[in-house]
Amino acid sequence: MAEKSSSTSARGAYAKTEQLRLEVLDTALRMVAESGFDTTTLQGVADGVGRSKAGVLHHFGSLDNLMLELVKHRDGVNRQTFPTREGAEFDALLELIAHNATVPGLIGLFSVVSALAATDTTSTDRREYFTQLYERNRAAWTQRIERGQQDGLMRTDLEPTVIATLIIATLDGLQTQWLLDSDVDMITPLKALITMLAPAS
Amino acid sequence: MAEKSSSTSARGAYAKTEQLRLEVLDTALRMVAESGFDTTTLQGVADGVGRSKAGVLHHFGSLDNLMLELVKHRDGVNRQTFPTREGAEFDALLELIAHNATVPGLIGLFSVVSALAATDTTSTDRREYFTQLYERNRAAWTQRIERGQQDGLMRTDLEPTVIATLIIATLDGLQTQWLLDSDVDMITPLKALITMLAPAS
Amino acid sequence: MAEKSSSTSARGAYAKTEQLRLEVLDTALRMVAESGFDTTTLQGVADGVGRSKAGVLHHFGSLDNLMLELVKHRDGVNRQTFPTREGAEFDALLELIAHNATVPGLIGLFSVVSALAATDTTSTDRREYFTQLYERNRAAWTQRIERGQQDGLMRTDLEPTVIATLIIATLDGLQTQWLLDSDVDMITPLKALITMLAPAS
Amino acid sequence: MAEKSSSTSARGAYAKTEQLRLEVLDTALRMVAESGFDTTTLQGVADGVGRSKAGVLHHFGSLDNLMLELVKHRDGVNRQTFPTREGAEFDALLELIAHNATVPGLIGLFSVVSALAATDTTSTDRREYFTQLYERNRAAWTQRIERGQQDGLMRTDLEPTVIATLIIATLDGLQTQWLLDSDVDMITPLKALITMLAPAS
DNA sequence: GATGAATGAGATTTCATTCAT
DNA sequence: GATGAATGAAATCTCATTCAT
Repeated sequence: MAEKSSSTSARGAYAKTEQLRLEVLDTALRMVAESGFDTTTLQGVADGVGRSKAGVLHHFGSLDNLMLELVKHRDGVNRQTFPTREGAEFDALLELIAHNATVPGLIGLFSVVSALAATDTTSTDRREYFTQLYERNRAAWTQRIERGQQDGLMRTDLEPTVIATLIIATLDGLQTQWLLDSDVDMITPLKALITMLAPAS
Repeated sequence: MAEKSSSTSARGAYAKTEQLRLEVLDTALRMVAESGFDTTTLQGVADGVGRSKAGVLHHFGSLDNLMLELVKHRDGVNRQTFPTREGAEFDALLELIAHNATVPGLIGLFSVVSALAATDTTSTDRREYFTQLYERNRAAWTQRIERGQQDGLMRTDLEPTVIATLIIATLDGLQTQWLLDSDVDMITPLKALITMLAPAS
Repeated sequence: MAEKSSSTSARGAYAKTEQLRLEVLDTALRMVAESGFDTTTLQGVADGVGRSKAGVLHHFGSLDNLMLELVKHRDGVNRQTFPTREGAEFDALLELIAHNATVPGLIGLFSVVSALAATDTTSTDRREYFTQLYERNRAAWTQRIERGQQDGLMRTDLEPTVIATLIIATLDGLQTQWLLDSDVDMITPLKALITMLAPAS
Repeated sequence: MAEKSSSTSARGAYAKTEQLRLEVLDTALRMVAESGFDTTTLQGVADGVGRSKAGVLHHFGSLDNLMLELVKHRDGVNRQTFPTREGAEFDALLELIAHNATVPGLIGLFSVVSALAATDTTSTDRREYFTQLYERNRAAWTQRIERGQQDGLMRTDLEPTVIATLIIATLDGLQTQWLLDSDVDMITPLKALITMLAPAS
């Protein structure tokens, strides 16, 4: 129950369900990537997997939730593909952002869903997920920064939390600009930030 | 003719039109701020200004466009309220972000509309507006950075464009985090960035 | 399956559907009768049955079609209530027209919808229904006239088809006049026609 | 003032107005004839005469009224073209119906507008026009029948008013059938009626 | 008189979601 | 689990009409 879709639970009917879930997520992602978030409809997704709308909703509850699940799912995949490497966090960061640049649809989806979540005054589900996701990310980066400062790899005149917040903000902000104009280079500014974070002398 | 709604063009029917446009924008903004982007409906806005849906659409074409116009409008207002002050750009920046922290609805609207624009593969209007907005902003900041470097107020080991991109990214990214959790402090990280941009010695 | 709504097919969801359809038709008819064809709106009908406009449209496709269905439905009802009685066709005819005089709304609806259908050069549905309805009616009356002539109950110097066309025309025309002025007597002229159709001597 | 458009008032601006009115009526009739009553829009008519919608309305008040004026206008034209010829009324009638068969658009328009008028419970204008038109027609035919009976040209066992009503009803009814199916012959049934109206001999 | 802008009324389409099978 | 039917919410479009110039 900890993780719904991971590991080994591939027996009988469950396998089929899981397979359908993945198929739906794949299809939805492709559609968002190809034609945008707005134009991706439940009917379209249902058609794409050869099921009825009700069939899809049976597994995801609502379209909004499907989109959220999609974000969660890809987050899980990313986490596995780009595990944090102690002492080489910045390299991992650059790799992640280079990877992201190959999946604009996904980045776009993330930015829309998180923006919608952030402005959503009612439904807590969506909002809470993102709030906690960012909290976790900030905590994780704060830890890394602390270690970096202790190891003399990073300037020490700034609070670790502050730097963590800054790094995450930069990441998001660069992707926003890149989504609007893929000519915008994300790597160089990110490297610039890393440079500035190096110890003083 | 340069500016549609500014200054003196308030004759006859146009005066009323302009007044209605502003009223609609105000109402829509209030609603987005109060209940979120998703839950703001055309009917609601129309009711809010005591007009029919068609009446509102006559002036804005579509709800999506109304939202875009709202963003544009507030951008214009902001530009007037926080004019760039030569040599004190960073102060103006801090003021702007402090001001933004008082209007979460507006920031949220901006982030949703720009995210939707960025993922919208069809309709060019919306997308183009944001692409150009960011382009202009980058160009403006690039100039300021250049001047700052020439005046010895800023480190010179990084390209002005790169710094410009970085500053804008940071701004956007900080707001994203703040929208999700208003406890997140935007000022300190921004100051940290400014600190790091100071000349080496 | 021969008839959609008759007899026994009242299982599950379909029972409800059929009931709603009838409720809508009833409501629409009442409205047309009370305030005329022009002023009967989809919203009004929807409100009348406590449903949304879309709910009503789901069952009828369009308001125009609802009106057509209404005409069809009443035609079916009439056919059952006033079955043709062999050898007493003229009596049945007089009864029918006497009955019609009690439901001006329905007669008015018929005349408007058929007139619109007749002038509608595009949509075939509506037009075709009326074309065939009249064709069927002419055929039925032609047969009756033939029999009447064979039985020596009717003058034989005129073609049965011609008489059939004439009878139907008279019926429609009398109703037109009566709709505009309910003082106009439909019965006497109709009886006059019947008199003239009697055998010569 | 007795007649708005007749006679000689063709001085200056009035001439222009009158010309425009006729142009509008012509255009509207052509459109109704070509694509039906439903699909004829004010915009279409305005475009057809190269004027604005408001321009057209200035002269006709409303689209409904324009249609009514069209019917009136054509009635006036017909009255001039087919004046009643004493003693040859039935010949004139046959000629009129033969003529009508060449202008289906006009007949269709008449039937729609009169049907709408008849079902219109509010606006008196339209309704009243038709009520009076039919009253006048019945009165005129009643007179003719009376004379015919006195002259021994017509059977005397039926009331003149009843026959008048019957003739007009037949005319309308035949046109209804013919509009739906132009193969329907209007002449023969009408002749049949005339035959039946002949004196017993 | 004539026009374009403003406006409302209404129909229809598009969707997501719920319900009954 | 899965589906089609039912349904409502909302956007949008089409018109006629009114208003201000």
